[in-house]
Amino acid sequence: MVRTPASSARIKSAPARKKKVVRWNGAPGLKGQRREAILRSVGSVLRNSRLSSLTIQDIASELGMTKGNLYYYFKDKQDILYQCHMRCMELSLRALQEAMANDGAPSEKLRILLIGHIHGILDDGFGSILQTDLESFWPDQRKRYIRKRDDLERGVRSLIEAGVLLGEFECDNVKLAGFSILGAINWIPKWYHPSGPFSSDQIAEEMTDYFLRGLQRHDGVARKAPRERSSSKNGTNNYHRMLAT
Amino acid sequence: MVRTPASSARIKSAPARKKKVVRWNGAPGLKGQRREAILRSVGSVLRNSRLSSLTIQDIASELGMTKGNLYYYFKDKQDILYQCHMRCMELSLRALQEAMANDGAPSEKLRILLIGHIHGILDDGFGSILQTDLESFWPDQRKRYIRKRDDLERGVRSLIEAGVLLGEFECDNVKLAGFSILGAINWIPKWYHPSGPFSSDQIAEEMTDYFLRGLQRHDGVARKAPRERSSSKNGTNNYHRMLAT
DNA sequence: TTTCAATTTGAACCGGGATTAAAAAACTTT
DNA sequence: AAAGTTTTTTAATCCCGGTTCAAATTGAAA
Repeated sequence: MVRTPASSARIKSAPARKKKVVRWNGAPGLKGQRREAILRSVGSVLRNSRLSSLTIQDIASELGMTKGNLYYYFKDKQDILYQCHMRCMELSLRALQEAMANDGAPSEKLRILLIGHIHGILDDGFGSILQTDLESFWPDQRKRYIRKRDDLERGVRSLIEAGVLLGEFECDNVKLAGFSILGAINWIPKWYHPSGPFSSDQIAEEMTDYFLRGLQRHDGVARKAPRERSSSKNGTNNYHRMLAT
Repeated sequence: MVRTPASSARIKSAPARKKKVVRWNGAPGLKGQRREAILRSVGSVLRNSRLSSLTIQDIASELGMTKGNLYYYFKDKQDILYQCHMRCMELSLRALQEAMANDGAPSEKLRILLIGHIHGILDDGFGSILQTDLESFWPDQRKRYIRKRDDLERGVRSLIEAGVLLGEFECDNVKLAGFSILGAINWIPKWYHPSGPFSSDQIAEEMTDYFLRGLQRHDGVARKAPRERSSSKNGTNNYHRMLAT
């Protein structure tokens, strides 16, 4: 685990809470805020040092706190990982809602969903968490997570199907297409690095373009314009290294 | 780790080798064969019990041998994982060679490559190994592996580029398209199960179809018939129209 | 049968990392 | 300032899983 001396945002000690404030034992409130901060920092640790060998110690020292102190905020390690998974998934589900709210063609909705999904994964640093297994989750944790994940998958598939029904898309196997798209996205954190050649914007836009292109019906009818990119942040012509092999 | 009582092929003890036989300290030979058998069994363990928490003990008991005995054949655990990675990658590189040997259009070559790649990952059980990190590798192991992996990635990209130059493909960002395709494939072992609804054949064929469809030029010109498999490796005669970009 | 090398066993070793619990510190309230 | 609660530290503890090693076993050759 790479020690990043400057990156740690060293959280101030949480003052003892005021009494009298109505609060269920949950998210907001001082302790809850602290929890969120810790989770964010896990994202941060994962960001600039990819790996599955993430130790409690790493998280603690990123925050300038002690190993044991983490156990005041979380039951155990898998709880932390689980929360990260959920945060990440909720970002994606928000993108799904946003997509569904839009009144455009299925392709437009799907575009919104996928771009939001990718940004959620890359920009909040929780992306790398996707590599970890669900094995270690408690049954009800896994169940809760799976449910949300299935919502997302179903959302993608239903948009593809809608496009097929409207004649906008053409797709032999909706389920496999969905797996392809989501798998490709889940894999991004394996190679993405913030200081790498691709911005998360570019990745989101261009990969989504590719995914959608594979769905468009290919009889030449009703093809949409190549669609205007927002700010021409396309990475210049990338014809570096083209060995004909 | 799921104990699979019947699945273990319990290897016979390797008899002491005959002397006088010329042999470098490497692959074939009795010890070498034993090594291969062990690696195959790792694949088998991974197959019917997905996870990253693969222990030496698991591997040993799958083979009906002892923990310690494994260290007679391999230096350490990461060596075993490394070898699995290499076996898996070599299958894919074989698909690359096969693809390059074929004299068809880039799309046909790419199809051969991707289908072979997917089969290599799913059918030999090494696929799940892809989820593990390369972190734990020794530097030269990592270097050797990365080199091969880069060969594969370059192979994919060069085929896409060739298709673009020949006017068969159209692709905004070759590198991101390549990442999309390979990422989607690497992710398959996360959801694939041999007894699931999809055969590896079906996955290979239909996902590859989808990947290629996203690359076909979409101006309605020179579109190929919905694709006839195998024979008719046309495409060798359209050398006009070299779109730049 | 004896001998020697190859193989296997089984127990012990060992370190690292998660987890816990008790005490200390910090902060609030009265 | 005293009391009480929340937060943090510190120092064990615990346990798992990789690794080592000497001894036992096996098999081949002489």
